[in-house]
Amino acid sequence: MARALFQSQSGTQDIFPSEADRRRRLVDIFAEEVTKAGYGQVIPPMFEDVGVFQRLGEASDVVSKELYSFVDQGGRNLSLRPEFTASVCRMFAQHRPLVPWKVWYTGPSFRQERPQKGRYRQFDQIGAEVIGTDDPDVDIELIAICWRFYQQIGLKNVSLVINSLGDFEDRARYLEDLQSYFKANADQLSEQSLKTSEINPLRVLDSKRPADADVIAKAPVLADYLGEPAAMSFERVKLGLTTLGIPFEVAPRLVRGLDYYGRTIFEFAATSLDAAQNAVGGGGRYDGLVEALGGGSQPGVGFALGVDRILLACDAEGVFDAVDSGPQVWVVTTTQGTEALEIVEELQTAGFRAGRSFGGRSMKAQMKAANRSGADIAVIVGESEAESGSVSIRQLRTAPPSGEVSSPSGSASQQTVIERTAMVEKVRSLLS
RNA sequence: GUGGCCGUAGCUCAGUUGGUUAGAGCGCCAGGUUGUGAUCCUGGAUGUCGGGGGUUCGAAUCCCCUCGGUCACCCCA
Repeated sequence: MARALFQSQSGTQDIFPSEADRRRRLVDIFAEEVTKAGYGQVIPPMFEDVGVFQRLGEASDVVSKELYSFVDQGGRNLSLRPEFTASVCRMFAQHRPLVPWKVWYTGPSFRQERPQKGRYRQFDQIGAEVIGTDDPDVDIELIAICWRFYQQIGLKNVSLVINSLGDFEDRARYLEDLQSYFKANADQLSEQSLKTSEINPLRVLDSKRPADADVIAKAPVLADYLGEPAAMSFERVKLGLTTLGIPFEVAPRLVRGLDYYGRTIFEFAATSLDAAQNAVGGGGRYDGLVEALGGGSQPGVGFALGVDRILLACDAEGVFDAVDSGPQVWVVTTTQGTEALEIVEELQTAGFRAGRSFGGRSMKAQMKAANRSGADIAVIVGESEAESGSVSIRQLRTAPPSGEVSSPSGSASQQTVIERTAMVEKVRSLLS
């Protein structure tokens, strides 16, 4: 056998039919939820001017080292999107739709980092954004959509944590104190965190290094710096979640990777997955991003859920299994005529999933294929059926009686000969 | 991006201190049944041992590089 000349690129996946079906169902369920909530789908391009994504914050790893950038033949500096939010905001700034603009999306995003299970260089996300209102009820609505979606697919072990990053001025005051705190305790910080503290002190807070744990635990808390508007907004979010019966935990040290967030942020973790890659969704408010892209002063809020990780979590919980979408009927013919073409067409037109073999294989080989296909019924046309205008209908789900002799008589309990014109009705009744 | 572990047939894996032509189970194909799927029996095809280079009389086995996977970190979905 020949050897494959190429293989898929690191961190990309080849997805086969049953898994692809499952993904499509997942997206369908999500689409249903967001549509009920009045969100319209948008399909932005997969690449943008690199500047669109640089607005996410030069200090974030997503921008500084994980961007898939390239120069096209026209000399344009482009990047594959690392997420959708920036593209959606660019889209808003360019077209200025009426606010509040409520949209959802699905598709692949790209990040150049070392792959491992649940973390890929090309990965699928589903998400939603609302641009044009700072009403915290929208934050609640978005979280509720996520929550309902997880429930719809049967995921149980999902925990929600929330925090408020405050408004820009709040955060500026906090960052100043935090930075000087880290500076004062530099000797107790890991080298890496010390470096991070100079670029973006917020992110030191979610360092997983044990060495940092103590310093982080005693660090000033953002909640103490919230101004009146941010604090009220956050209170409203907590009230709303409680009202809707959505369990949550306030995590004072929760921060998010991208620099644009402010006020409410939230994260969903699948507790049945290993901690390193257990984030199955997250989002929050970004009140400066649209403006940074020239869209005017418009607040925004949104979330993204990771399709790959949600499916991994489903596997861990044994929920949302792949469903069988194989053929219901298999057509077997040994004539050299056009019966297979006609019968398959007739069955498919009548709404059945119908398959057949190709290549003029023996009846035995075709019956094996029928069995393997998972079909419930085989429709058989040999010479005698072809001459008499009939078909043999054979039920496949039961084992054939031992010693059954091949015979066109149809005497066996699970095989009968009927007029071809009665085939569709017979198949329908057998399948119901 | 940094570090650890791993890579033998379509799949799961065996292969002794380097030693003839690299194996098993499952799966696949064909026949036993020239018109019939489970099971059973018989036979068959797989592979540059991830790729490249080196050491050696001789490499799946040892060394280097590289590609891919996986785990941890960084970070995130």
